[in-house]
Amino acid sequence: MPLQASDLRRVRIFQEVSEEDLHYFLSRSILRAVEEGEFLFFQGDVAEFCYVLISGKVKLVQSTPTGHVVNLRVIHAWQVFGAIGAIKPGSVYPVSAQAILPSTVLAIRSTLLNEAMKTRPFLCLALMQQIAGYVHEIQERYRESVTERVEQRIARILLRLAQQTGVKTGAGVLIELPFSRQDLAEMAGTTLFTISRTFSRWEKQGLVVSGRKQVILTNLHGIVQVAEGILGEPDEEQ
Amino acid sequence: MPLQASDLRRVRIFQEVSEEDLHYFLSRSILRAVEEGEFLFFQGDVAEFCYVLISGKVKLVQSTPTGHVVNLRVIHAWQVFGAIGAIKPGSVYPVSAQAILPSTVLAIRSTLLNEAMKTRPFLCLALMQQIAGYVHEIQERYRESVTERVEQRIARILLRLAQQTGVKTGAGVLIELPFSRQDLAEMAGTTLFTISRTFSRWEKQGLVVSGRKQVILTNLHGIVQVAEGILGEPDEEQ
DNA sequence: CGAACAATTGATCCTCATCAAACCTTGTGG
DNA sequence: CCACAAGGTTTGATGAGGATCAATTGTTCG
Repeated sequence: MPLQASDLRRVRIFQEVSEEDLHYFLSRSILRAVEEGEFLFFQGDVAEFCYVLISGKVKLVQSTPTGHVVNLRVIHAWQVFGAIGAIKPGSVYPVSAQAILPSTVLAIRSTLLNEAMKTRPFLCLALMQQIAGYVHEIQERYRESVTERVEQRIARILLRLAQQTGVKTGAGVLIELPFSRQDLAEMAGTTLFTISRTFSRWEKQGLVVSGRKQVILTNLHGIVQVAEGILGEPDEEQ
Repeated sequence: MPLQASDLRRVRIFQEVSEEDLHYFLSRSILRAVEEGEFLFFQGDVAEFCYVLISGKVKLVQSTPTGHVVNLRVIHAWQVFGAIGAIKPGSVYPVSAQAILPSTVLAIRSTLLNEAMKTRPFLCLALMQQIAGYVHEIQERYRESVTERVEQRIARILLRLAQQTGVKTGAGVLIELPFSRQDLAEMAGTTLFTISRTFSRWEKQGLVVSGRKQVILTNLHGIVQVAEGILGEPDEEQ
């Protein structure tokens, strides 16, 4: 089915926009399908477009010269990403965007949004609020990466994912994104080996059931305790 | 001397504001002096004011329940900080602000700025650009904290400081802020011991001259190489 | 069924935090 | 002017947490 203007109401920054503006944006934007693994843009590219994710999942990553990859954010449906060009025309994306599922996106020309914001303060404020929320999250993650041990950070990542896309099942909260150990490692700032080991341990403790590319949190409260550092090192067990 | 409206032109987000707006802001704001070590606000406080630093230096830090302190940012004169309340009325500061020198600040009521932005898109856009720049920096630091070793991160911190407040002298670039080893450790996400050790090593290698609460970068190029990971571990030297 | 990929597990090593102790400044009061 | 205190700094010894590498074991798909 084609994308309706009314669908765009699900996008937070478009909630207060006029009906005709909505049509305006929609008529001038490009609906684009991307395959799993495909990149929408690379860090360093000029930010000609900003995007609304319509369906699927996208991750924002940074990669270093040495080959390390850091996952900064996972984008869910109806979220905006890559808006840096709309904020400051001519700037470049600070991250790369890669689809982790077959996805569709609405590509809005940055200049279009930028112009629109110049005469629609509420649009501008709405985007700023989004960014502020993101600042908050990345600050937290920075602090965690510096002060907390890996185990805690993994727990926090799981909790965030559960909150964002968790599905309650009989056995617990299921995180059903296609996240390999590698993906999780990139989110927590560790290696897939450590993720694997940690999951093995947690599985013995009855905190999670981990399968291929999915995880079920069977004891949410326990995970929270790990995240808080209360359930630290299980010196002796069994 | 009293603060002139024209002085506020040095604040980036006020560059394009009308003269009368400037007077409006100034007349309704409070000029406040704080001593070294004094806090302007704590994380978790309701963000009733946002601030412009007029003179001195302020640091933004987060502290954890376990007592770890993370330094997120150092504020220099004419920079805005604590603007979260202007973006979203009623929200709380995500960080604490502490003066690291005797300072004076202009406290602007958040609601005042928020209202102003609703009718002055350029003001809104200017603030958003500031925030975007900050997002960029914190993302970089996050990536660094996850992928790079301490030595590199310390080098990067020094380079940032040099760029922000470095003074060229005969011997090299002087960073003259009153930064103890503890402060630097909080910025780089390490301990004062490691900072001390690193400086000792660098001093032997002729990269820096470190004194009490100050550093001179005598070989900027060398520091850059360390930051890039090129000048890694000097296995054998001499 | 085999190929390709994901996950596990073990052995090893290295970086860095931690704790303890000594050392060096700067300022204060006799 | 010296003595002493207080805070910043250095250095050493030690250990723990994870990264790294290699080898093995599932799992999915053509």
